[in-house]
Amino acid sequence: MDSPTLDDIAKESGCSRTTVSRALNGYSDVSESTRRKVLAVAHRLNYRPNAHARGLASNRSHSIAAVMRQSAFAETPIFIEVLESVRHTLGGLGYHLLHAAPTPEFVGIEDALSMYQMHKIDGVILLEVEVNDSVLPRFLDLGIPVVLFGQAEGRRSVPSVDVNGAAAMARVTRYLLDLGHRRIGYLSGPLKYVYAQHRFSGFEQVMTEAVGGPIAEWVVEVEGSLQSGYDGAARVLSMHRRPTAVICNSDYVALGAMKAIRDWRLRVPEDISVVGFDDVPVARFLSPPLTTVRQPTGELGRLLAEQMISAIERSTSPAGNIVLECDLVLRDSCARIQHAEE
Amino acid sequence: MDSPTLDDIAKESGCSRTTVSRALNGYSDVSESTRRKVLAVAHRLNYRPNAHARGLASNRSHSIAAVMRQSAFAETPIFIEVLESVRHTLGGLGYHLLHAAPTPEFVGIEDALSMYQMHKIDGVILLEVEVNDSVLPRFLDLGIPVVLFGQAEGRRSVPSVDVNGAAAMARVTRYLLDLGHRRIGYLSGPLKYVYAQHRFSGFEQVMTEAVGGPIAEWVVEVEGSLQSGYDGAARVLSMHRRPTAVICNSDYVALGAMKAIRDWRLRVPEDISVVGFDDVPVARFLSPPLTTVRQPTGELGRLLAEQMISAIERSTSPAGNIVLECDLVLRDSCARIQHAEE
DNA sequence: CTTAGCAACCGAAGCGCTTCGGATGTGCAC
DNA sequence: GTGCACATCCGAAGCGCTTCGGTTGCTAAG
Repeated sequence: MDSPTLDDIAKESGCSRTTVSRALNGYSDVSESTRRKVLAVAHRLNYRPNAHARGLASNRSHSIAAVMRQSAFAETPIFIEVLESVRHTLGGLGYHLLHAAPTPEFVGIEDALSMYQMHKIDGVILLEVEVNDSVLPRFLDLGIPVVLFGQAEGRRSVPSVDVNGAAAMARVTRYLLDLGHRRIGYLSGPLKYVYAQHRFSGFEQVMTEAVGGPIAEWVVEVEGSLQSGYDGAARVLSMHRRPTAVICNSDYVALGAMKAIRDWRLRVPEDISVVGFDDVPVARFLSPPLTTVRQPTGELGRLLAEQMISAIERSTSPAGNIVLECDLVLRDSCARIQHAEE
Repeated sequence: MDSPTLDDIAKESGCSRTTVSRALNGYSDVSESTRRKVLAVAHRLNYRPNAHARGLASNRSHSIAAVMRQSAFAETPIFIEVLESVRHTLGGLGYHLLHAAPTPEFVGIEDALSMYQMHKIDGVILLEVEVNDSVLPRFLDLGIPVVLFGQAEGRRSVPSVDVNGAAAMARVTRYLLDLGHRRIGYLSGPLKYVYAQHRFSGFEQVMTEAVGGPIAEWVVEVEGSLQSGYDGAARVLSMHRRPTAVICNSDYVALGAMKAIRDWRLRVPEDISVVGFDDVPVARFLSPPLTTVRQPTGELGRLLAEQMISAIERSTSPAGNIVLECDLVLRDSCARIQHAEE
C-alpha cells in the first residue's frame, strides 16, 4: 500500500488540498470543525507528510545537525547527554537531530556544510569552539544558522549556550585551598579552545589572589584522552618539586593522571589530590571515587535546541548568550593536606 | 546567491537538463566528452543536488539511520566506534548516517519508523537484537530495509554482521581454566538479547567440558551499567562460597565489579580475577589494567554499511550473515590461582 | 439596498530533480 | 536508396507539498 498523500486526505474529507495543508500546519484561516475533520482523516489514514515534498516546497528540512570535532564524541561523554536532551527537545518541536560526527579527516564540518547545501539540514549546533575559530565563519558566511555549545569571543551575535567554566574552576581551586593545598597543578584542555581559556582563567584568578599565581611548570596543556592525562601528569610528577593536588580538565584526563600517580608509587588522595570535570558515570566507580564538576546537561541541551529553533524561525526571541552554573561533586579523591612544608 | 540547479548547469554546458542529470549520475548513454564538460561546469558552480528534489523524484533519501535501545550509547562505547566506521563507509557511497538514538521513552525506534514513512531514511541499522525481537518485525512489516548488528534467531534472511561471542567467551573461559581457576562467576548481559545468549553458551560449553558446568549461583544477569556490575558482583561476593574469577559482559560491568571487590576488601587479581568485554579506552588505565575482549569495530562498521547499501539497492550481493572473530587482550586483571582449595 | 470587511476556502503554479519514451544522427549491410 | 542497430541526447510529465493570490458567502455598517 502506498503512503497516503494530501490529496487522499482532501478527497476523504471533502475539502481542497490547500485547506488540508493549512489545517495540518496550524494556520488560522481554517474553521475549527474543518480542522478537526481533517485531523481525524489524517490520523485514520496514518498520514505522514513526505519530507522531500515538504522540503522542496518550503525549502526546509526540519532536521538539524550536531557537529563536533575529531574524537570529541568518544572523549567527551557529556556530549552524549547534552545531545540526548537536544534531540528530545527538538522532537517535541517537529525537528530531527542528526549527528554529523567527525571522521579522522575532519569531515564532520564538511559533511554539515554539504548537507546544508543539499538542504538536508536547516541549521547546525557546533559543539566546540576555538579561539579565532576557523570553522564558525565558514558556516556563518554561508548563512547557516548556528548555535554554539560554548562561546565565541567577540561574536555575541551568534546564539550560544555555555557553562560558567571560570566560576566552576574557581570553586574547585578554592576548595583545594581550603583543604590546605598551596601547590596545585593544572592539566588544562587545549588552550585553542575557548572553554579551556575560561576554565584556566578561573583557576588563575583564585590562585593569584591566594598565593600569587599558579606555578607555570605545573600547568600542562593536554588533549582529552586518557593517555594524554597520563603523560601530562607524568611530566609534572617527574619534576623536582611536585604539587600536592592536580586539577584536571576532564574525568578521563583525571583517570589517566591517577594511573600515572599510582605508577609513581604515590597515593590518591593521601599524597596527591585529584579533581576531574564532567562527572562521567565511571567517576563514581574509580578508586578512590573522583571529586569532579557536574554540568547541567539536560538544561544545556534543552536551551541549545530552543535557541536553534528560534535562530531558524527568526520569529521568536533574539539571539541569546546563555551561561549556566555547574555543581561541584565532592567524593574521595581530595584530602586535607597532611604535612605542610613550605 | 542562490544554489545552482541542474538547469544552470544545463545552460552553461549547452546540453539538456536530462543529459546533465544522467551525466552526473553516471548513466552510460552520455558520451565521455559531454560528461567531462558537465562535471567541469558542476564543479565550477559548486553544484550540490537538492536532496529534497532528488528524493521527491526518486523516492530515495540517501540517508540511513542507526537505531539502538535505551542508554545503549552511553553504556556501549563500542557502538561509537562501529558507527564511525559505518559513517565513513556510507559517506564514500554517497549516503549519510543518522543516529536515531533512544530517549527514555524508547523513541529511537518510533523515530526511525516515522522517518522512514516520511522518506527521510532509506534503511535502518539495528544495533541490538532481542530473542523474539518485537521491534524487528515492525520494520520488516513496513518493508524497511534492515541490517542487524548481531543476529536474529531464525531469521537468516535478514542481513546481519556479528561477532562470534560464543567463541570469544569460550576462549576467555579456557584462559581462566588454564590459570587454574575452577570456580568461575559470570555476569551476563540481559539474556533477552541474542548476543548475551551466544556469549553464555560459549562459557557454558567450555565449563561443562572442563568441570561439569557452571555453578548456577555465580551466574548473574546484569544490565550494562556500572552500578549493575557492582550489584551483580556484590551478590556473588556475599555468598558463602565465592568464585576465584569473574567474567563480565562488558568493561563497564567489570569496572563496577572491581569496585565491589575492593569494597569487600579483596584484591584483583590476587583474590579474584576479572575479565571484561569490549576493550573500552578506560580499560587500560584501570588498576589493575583490565584483561578484556576486543571487537573488530572498524571491520564491523564497514560490513554493516556495505550490507545496508546492498539491501537498499537490491542489485549487489544477496543477504549475508557475517560473523567475525574477536581478540583476547591480556592485561593484569587475571592471575594464576594461588591456593587451590576445593 | 448597497457595500466594506471578514472568515473560510480553493486553484494553480512551482520547488529541482528523475525518468519514460521517443528523437536524432551516424555507420553499415543489403 | 533503404533499413536497421546503436550511441547520444532531449521534452515533458510528475513526485507531494506550500503558498500566492484570489473567490465566495456572510454579517453589519452606511
